[in-house]
Amino acid sequence: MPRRLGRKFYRRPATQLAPDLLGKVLVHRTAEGEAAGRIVECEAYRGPEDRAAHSHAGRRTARTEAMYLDGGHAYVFLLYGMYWAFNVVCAGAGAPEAVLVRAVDPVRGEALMAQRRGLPAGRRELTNGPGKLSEALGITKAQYGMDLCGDALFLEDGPAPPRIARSPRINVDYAGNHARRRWRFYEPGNRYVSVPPRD
DNA sequence: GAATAGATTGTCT
DNA sequence: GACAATCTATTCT
Repeated sequence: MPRRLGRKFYRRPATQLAPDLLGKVLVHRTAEGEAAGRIVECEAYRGPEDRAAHSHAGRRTARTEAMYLDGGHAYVFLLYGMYWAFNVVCAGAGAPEAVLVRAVDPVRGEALMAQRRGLPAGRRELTNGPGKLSEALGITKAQYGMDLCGDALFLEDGPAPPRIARSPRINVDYAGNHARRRWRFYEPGNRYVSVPPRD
């Protein structure tokens, strides 16, 4: 049985945790069954000094509150009015850092994912983007602030990728200098990575 | 394969 | 009232 990751794993800065999340398996158990996928792409969002982060300048509102939780919680937010994005909150309580999971590679429950997405199994489009993987795994606002050290939503240890690549983050051009920081990490060559390697 | 437009709503100015 | 850490269908080549 793979090891379930504990609190300590998450209590690190986002830029340090993000590359380590690659290869780990995100598991969501619901009444419908279990769905799980290996993380192959993610992005680090740092605290107050990161212009691209929702917690920029220490902003603390009902929406961003979960970013201030202790490491190992879920930060879920609505994107473009219709998609949910899942983040792993990291660092310690009061430090608003998180890692956005951008793509996973299905390992268990692919049939359930396909059903939720309304697509045939085996398609890249099942989980190759933040909104897509959230839908496939059944993640919505109901999982907002959920403890990742619980029994419903958690991470398992998994095989580390052979190689890790990094690039600037996606769609944060508004963030000035910080838009250029290479805080996106991915497994090169994996077919579920949302934007093919360039950089 | 690449480029484009349209969908749709919570949150903040 | 503007805009967002996006996705899909459509229209090209």
